[in-house]
Amino acid sequence: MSIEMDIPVQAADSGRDIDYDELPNYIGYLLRRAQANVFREFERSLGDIGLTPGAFGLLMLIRANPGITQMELANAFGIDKSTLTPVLNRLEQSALVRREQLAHDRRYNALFFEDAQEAFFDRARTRVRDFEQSVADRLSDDEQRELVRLIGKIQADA
Amino acid sequence: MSIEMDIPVQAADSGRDIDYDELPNYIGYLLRRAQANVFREFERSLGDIGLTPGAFGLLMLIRANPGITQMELANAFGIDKSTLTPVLNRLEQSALVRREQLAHDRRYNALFFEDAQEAFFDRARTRVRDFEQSVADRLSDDEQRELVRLIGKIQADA
DNA sequence: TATTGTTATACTCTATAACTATA
DNA sequence: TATAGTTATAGAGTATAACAATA
Repeated sequence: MSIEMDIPVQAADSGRDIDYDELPNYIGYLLRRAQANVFREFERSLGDIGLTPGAFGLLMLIRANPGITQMELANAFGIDKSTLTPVLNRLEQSALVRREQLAHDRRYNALFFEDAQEAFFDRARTRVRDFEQSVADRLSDDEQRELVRLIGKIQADA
Repeated sequence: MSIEMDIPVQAADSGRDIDYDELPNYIGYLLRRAQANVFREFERSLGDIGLTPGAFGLLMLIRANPGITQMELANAFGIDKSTLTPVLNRLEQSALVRREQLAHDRRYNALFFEDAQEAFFDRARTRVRDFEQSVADRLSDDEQRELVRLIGKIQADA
């Protein structure tokens, strides 16, 4: 089982033939390379909107779930609550999101997407969709569904 | 198109139904989640050998390509030369790898796996293989091949 | 006591730019 | 001038542990 490796970017290769040993068969290695490449592309084509892939995803979740708390959001996104705090600080500073302490239990922050940013969000989402489309276009519809299914299947159950 | 999300680990969910909007359709999001999960599992089951997934991969490449230079290795692994330096420092401190300045062009470091560590490497590789197998076992052989093919296909050409 | 969220801290991974040495 | 490798620096992303506020 062998795959085509993508071409390095740093410098012209001197032409040495690299022996990749078992590495190309390792799922972890494949995922790291694929994720790094896709994120690099995302930043190259969307860097000017000022949102990282993670920040955009969080923003989308907050917008789709008005009043979601920080713990709920962290759990839904698969990160620790302490990882979430600084990202929310940035989103709040950019006036994209606001925190509202719940009156009936003031331990909780309810999170809201700022309606005034709807136009901005819409532009950003269009750009993200275009980007995703450009990636998805490398696969047929069937292949896209299959990839999503297979990636879902390798996730550990716990 | 919908997928099963994996269960959050942090705390029992209060049961709120999260609206994931378009997120589960985004390849970038899927790859991040999958990679984070697989790496977490790697560290949980292999943390005691003292090698991160990246460090193990580099070690495997050095061992398979005795005398490879740092630029060649960085290119082959898809990282910058400046990212490579500290990892090599750690591998050298652990006596797993040594640098040898080339006599005929002293700008280059040739990298060598330390033969004395063959037993250690063998144990580590067995553990990694077992781990990879446990992940791969979630898919049939056909599915494994298909996943590798599809991930390869979505990599940008440059 | 238990939970939410913040803070302090640390570590990995990543890169760019400036630097050293070598050619 | 150009290249290999190191260093300085920065930033994202991640986590654990301790903490304050609240319940």
